[in-house]
Amino acid sequence: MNLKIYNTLSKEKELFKPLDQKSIKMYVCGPTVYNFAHIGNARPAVVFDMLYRLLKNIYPEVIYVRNITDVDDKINEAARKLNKPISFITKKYTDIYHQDMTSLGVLRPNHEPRVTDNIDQIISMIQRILDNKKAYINDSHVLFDVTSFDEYGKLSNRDKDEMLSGARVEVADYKKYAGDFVLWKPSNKDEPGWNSPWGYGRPGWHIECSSMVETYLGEEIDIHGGGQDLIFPHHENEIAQSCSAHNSKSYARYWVHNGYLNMEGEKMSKSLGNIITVKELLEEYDGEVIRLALLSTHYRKPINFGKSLLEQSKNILNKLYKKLNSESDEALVSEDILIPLLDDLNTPLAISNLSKIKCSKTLKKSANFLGLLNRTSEEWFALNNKSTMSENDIELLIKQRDEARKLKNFAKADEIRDQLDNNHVVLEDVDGKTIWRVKK
RNA sequence: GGCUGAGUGGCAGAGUGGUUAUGCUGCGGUCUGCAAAACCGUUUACGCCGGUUCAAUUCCGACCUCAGCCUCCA
Repeated sequence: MNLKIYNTLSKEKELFKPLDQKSIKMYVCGPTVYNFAHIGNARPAVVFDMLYRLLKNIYPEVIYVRNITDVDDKINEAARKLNKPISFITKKYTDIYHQDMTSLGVLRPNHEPRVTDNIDQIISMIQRILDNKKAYINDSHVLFDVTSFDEYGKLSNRDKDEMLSGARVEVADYKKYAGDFVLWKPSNKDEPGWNSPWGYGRPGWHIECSSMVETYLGEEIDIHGGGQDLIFPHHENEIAQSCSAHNSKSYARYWVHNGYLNMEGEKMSKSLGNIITVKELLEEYDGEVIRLALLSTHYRKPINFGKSLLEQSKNILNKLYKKLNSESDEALVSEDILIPLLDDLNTPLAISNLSKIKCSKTLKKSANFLGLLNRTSEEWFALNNKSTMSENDIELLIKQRDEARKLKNFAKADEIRDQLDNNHVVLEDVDGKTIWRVKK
């Protein structure tokens, strides 16, 4: 099986050739845990979960690392407001993140390193960059010297000088060159920090990913993923740091980036007040509905998220669940699912092909591969039971209706149907028997 | 201003140099006491303008619109 994947580095769809056929190394930028995950945070998690599942299906081993950023100025601010240590914030939101992702059918990566557990490795890497004369110390900061790295701008297709002409932000005076970025910055006594050769301080934004890739995967990896917004500066800087620390040319062979998520056609932002958290969505929609919604657009395209997409996704799942009648998992994933996925993760095509599958077993197995149809049909339709009636009451009314029907008292029968319908119970008369289902 | 990406029928969304995507919704039909489910049907779409071509939604060029990035946002 050949996987083709779009590589941001070459701007082309490429045949995926692993460094080692036996063990694939993938790293994805994870969350900064200072708040509830919003639906935009969920997109990369779901997209790369899909890639992880696919790779696991092809290769004997996949080592998937997704970091947790638990040192950050936004975390500091949140902790300060509550007058609690940062660990209070980060622990809480890490747990919530895990719960949310589990609800979306996202598998846990093999490693989820935290920045605070890897400070020594980060300091070591910064020291090596300094030793290689690719960084400098100024005003208690350690800064990466962008002019020392010829390849800078290759990933994001930017020219160093052009970038600066468009810069809108004032350049900090401790920078030799406006494009230089911080590897280590000083902390005040009341701020979180660690002792280092350059004084009490904390890591800059980009270095933690470089360090964790090195620690958990090695100097060169197969796939590095994240949102398109990370291409610049985050991933560009990661490449510069890692290659400078290792004196190497290659860091990640395939750069994979997911597109943006808009809410009802608008950018999701605090100022517009249209940020929706995963937790809020889960109160109204099942995790599978949200997962299907996220996978219904190709991962590189912008996704227009909103109520109509969710409702449509729910309808699709309802129809698919109605087709499920087998409990057995003894089937293979359909080629109609695998082939689109192998072509740059074409999940929309794979999803629409689900409806072509006639065999219930194959449908279940194939949908499970996409992280969908994880329940039985009965479980699915019993979920979110909005009915206030007990099963006994429902059965009793059905019995009364059947008697009325036998007597051709259809007015009475329809009255009972309406009564049940008002309580979200739908009746179906099949083969002389009446079955009921909760309306979804 | 620079860079990147996107623009397909009511909606979502594949794909293709000439032949049906598919799904969801709506509508019509078969079925049904009525429904539901299931099945069948549903006027045919590719931002605009040129060019290449026997033929372009698909290739090339310009343009328009939208979104994003341009130093710490997935």
